[in-house]
Amino acid sequence: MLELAILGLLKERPMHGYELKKRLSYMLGHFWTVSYGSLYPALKRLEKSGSIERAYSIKEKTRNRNVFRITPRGEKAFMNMLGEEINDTALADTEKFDLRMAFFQYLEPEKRLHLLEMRRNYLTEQLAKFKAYRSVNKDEDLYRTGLLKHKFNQTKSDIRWLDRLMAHERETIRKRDGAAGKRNIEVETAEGQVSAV
Amino acid sequence: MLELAILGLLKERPMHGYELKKRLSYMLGHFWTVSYGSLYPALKRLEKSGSIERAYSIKEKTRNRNVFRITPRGEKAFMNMLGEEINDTALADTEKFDLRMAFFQYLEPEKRLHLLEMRRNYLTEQLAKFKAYRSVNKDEDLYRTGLLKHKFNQTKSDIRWLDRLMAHERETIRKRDGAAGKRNIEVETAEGQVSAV
DNA sequence: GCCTACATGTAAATAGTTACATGATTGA
DNA sequence: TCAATCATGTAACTATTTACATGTAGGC
Repeated sequence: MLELAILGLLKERPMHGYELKKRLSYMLGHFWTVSYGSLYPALKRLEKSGSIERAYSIKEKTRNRNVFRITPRGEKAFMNMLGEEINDTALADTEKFDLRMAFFQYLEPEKRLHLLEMRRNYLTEQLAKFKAYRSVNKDEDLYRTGLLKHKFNQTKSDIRWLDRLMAHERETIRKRDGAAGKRNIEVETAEGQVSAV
Repeated sequence: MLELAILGLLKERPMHGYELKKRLSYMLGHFWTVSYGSLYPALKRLEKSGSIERAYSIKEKTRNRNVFRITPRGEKAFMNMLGEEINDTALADTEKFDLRMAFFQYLEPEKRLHLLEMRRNYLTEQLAKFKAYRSVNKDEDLYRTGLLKHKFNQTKSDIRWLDRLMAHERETIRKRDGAAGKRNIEVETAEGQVSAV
């Protein structure tokens, strides 16, 4: 989880540990934070595995910084983690899923759509379970009931949001394929039989 | 966290591990789940520390169950954990806070109000930080922006919900004190000077 | 008779946090 | 000059999951 976040941020530009921590807090802090005690060892691990490397190039090292940049190996590792076939835990864990979403720009529309659908299904199942539980168990304490109701509504809001995102992905795919089809026809008209791109 | 949940559930009635796990999943599963690998060792710890004890009384043990009940010592431990002076992590960690709320019935209105206020302040601060960040950093990726916006709105919805709960607690306190005041006056009229309850 | 759900547990791994330790740089 | 923030790191601890291991009871 942490390594995915680090690689994703270093993909944008080289940074040192302290800067990474700040950016993680500001950017993702609304759903996830890290401590130095976990950040620095992670950087060490990533360097050891060759996913990142030191980059002092830009007259750095005046201040006692260790600036890191992502390597081609790291780019691959990042894409693997990001596109990885998703399991139950990754779907159930909101923070994990959100972190993935924070780097959605790096995935193809199909992959994004697939992940969004999986998450939507998971949340819908949760709602169904909740409803089933509620219909059996009516005598629950008021605070607990209120809490679950609030969670229930937030989950419904999550699903509506996912629906909007999914519609957007479908539109992206439709447009792209429409344009490709059109291009093909034009090419065909001009040069005869040409296989699709 | 887990121990608080176990004690809170056993306060209602004795249960065995398997049953606890099911109830935890159904009741709190929408924001928190546990595995057996963490549940059973926790039960062992709680038994060892004298917070829970085996209760085979009701012709159990036909099936291979270990039914536990909470002890007076456990009740105390539970109340300590629940009412404990809250630190930053407990405020920031939504799951932790939600778990506390699931057992709000066992706290006095003042304590509930205090916890709700602390949480409200924390969330409000988060929103302010987010706004500050947004105003500086405009060039962010679309998916990330969308994600943070959604989180932002959910946090606002959380705050509105907390406000409703706080109003309810204030009303509870007002009613109670009003009634107490009235009672005192009546007592005074009938029997002369009597100190407040 | 066999499959599903019931029921308990352990060992190893995972993914962190907390507390500590140290020192440099900058601005008021 | 002194406080705040920048900057890096380690050791010990915490809380948990995953994978494994084992066996029982009830229903079809």
